[in-house]
Amino acid sequence: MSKGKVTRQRMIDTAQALIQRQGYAATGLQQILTESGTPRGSFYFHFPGGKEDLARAVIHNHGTQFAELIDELAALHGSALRTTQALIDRLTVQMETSNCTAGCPVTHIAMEQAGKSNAVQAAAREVYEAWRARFVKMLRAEGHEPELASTQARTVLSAIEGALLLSRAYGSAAPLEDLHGNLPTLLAVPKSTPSRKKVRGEPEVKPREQLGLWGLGLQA
Amino acid sequence: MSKGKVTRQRMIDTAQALIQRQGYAATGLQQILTESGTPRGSFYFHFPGGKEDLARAVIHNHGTQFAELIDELAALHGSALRTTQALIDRLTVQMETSNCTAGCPVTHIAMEQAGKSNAVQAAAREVYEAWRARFVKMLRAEGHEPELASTQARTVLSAIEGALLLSRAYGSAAPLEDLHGNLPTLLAVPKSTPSRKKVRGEPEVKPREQLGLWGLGLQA
DNA sequence: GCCTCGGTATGATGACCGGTCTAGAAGGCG
DNA sequence: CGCCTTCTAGACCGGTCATCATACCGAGGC
Repeated sequence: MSKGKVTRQRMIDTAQALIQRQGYAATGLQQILTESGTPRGSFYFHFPGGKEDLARAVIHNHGTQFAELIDELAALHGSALRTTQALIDRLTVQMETSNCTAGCPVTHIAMEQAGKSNAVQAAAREVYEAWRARFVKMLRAEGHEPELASTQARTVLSAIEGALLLSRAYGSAAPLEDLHGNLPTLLAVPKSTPSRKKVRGEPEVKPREQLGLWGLGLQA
Repeated sequence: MSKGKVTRQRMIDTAQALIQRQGYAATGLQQILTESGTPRGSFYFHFPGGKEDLARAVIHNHGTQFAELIDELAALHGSALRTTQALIDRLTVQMETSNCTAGCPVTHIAMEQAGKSNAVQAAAREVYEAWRARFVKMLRAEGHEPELASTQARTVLSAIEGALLLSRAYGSAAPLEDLHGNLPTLLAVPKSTPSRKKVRGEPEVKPREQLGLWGLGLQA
């Protein structure tokens, strides 16, 4: 890795940790530069598009890390239920050791930038889809119908992100613990498939070709 | 209502709508004042503690509105499942008509202020607990064990908040739709109670006496 | 030695931020 | 009318923000 790559990665890592803990807008460039020991000129050299470029890099960086964590746990535990519970355990430990500040940096950025930056939004969406694809893969391997696996996976992802948010607001990991306990029912195969008709056309977000980078072609 | 109360409420309503759409930090005082037609001197008269006082007022305002909506839907639909699905339908419509920007103002504030303002965090926690209490009440009326109802309610709340977040990031209400479809299983009574042992002491957040304001004493 | 390129370094800038302060207006009451 | 209370009004402030421009440095190649 070249010297520049090291500097660039250090900025990304620093920014990610700060955003995870305190949110995007509250993480100013000066703090990132100070804590990563990087001069301002280097920042704009590596991120010519400014803070938005950094945000996208953080989304990509954490997206990869989290996807790898899911893969790792899946290889260890096999079933979707066990894997997801192990994942939530990891997040719970992280939440508690961070004094209930460590949320999901992707979600923090996405929430604060929604409607403001199409590029950031697209990056976050891509990451969420890559994560969801992993849940779908596990559920499908267990015989869940494609449609069911697809909606369950995204519901699990919603629940995890929501629980992280609530844990931060509560100052307690209880929401994550509650989710852990309710996973068996959430991931159960219902007696009948969800009966709700699609009331409106669902502009399902199509994965772009670049999704290959994350692996796992996904059927929406 | 006195003239001042009218002005104050207008500021709260304006702030709430802006925060709902664009987040807390991105909603500056100047914009609130301009859009509500209020002079700066009036702002600090009504909110002597500044922006933080306004944030708490918004949390309280929206907390009440949403609790009333849940009550209304519960009176109409009766069951926890039907009520929650109707609630999600409402949120889905709102999400779509707002071009996928209308999230939950309480969550936006809580997320951006976590670790920064104890007062704001406490206000958000209180609102979440008041909302959760309503789900618990319905589930208990349907025979769910107290412990199960408690965790399910908070998981539902996590899932809803998470789905709102993801819908904003995706630019699509699909996460809300997916959650709607998965609610029957999520709210089902499992064959056996969640088997997870409490690994760590749970510093369960106790509702304060003031919770009476929201009604529904809650057993944690 | 010179040139090029990747990378570093620093100061300046305009916009925006939340907060403070002082003056004044409006309404009610005696 | 005067007094008091509630409320409005707007100018000003210091600080922070992300960005930009310019200069410089070091290494490698010719």
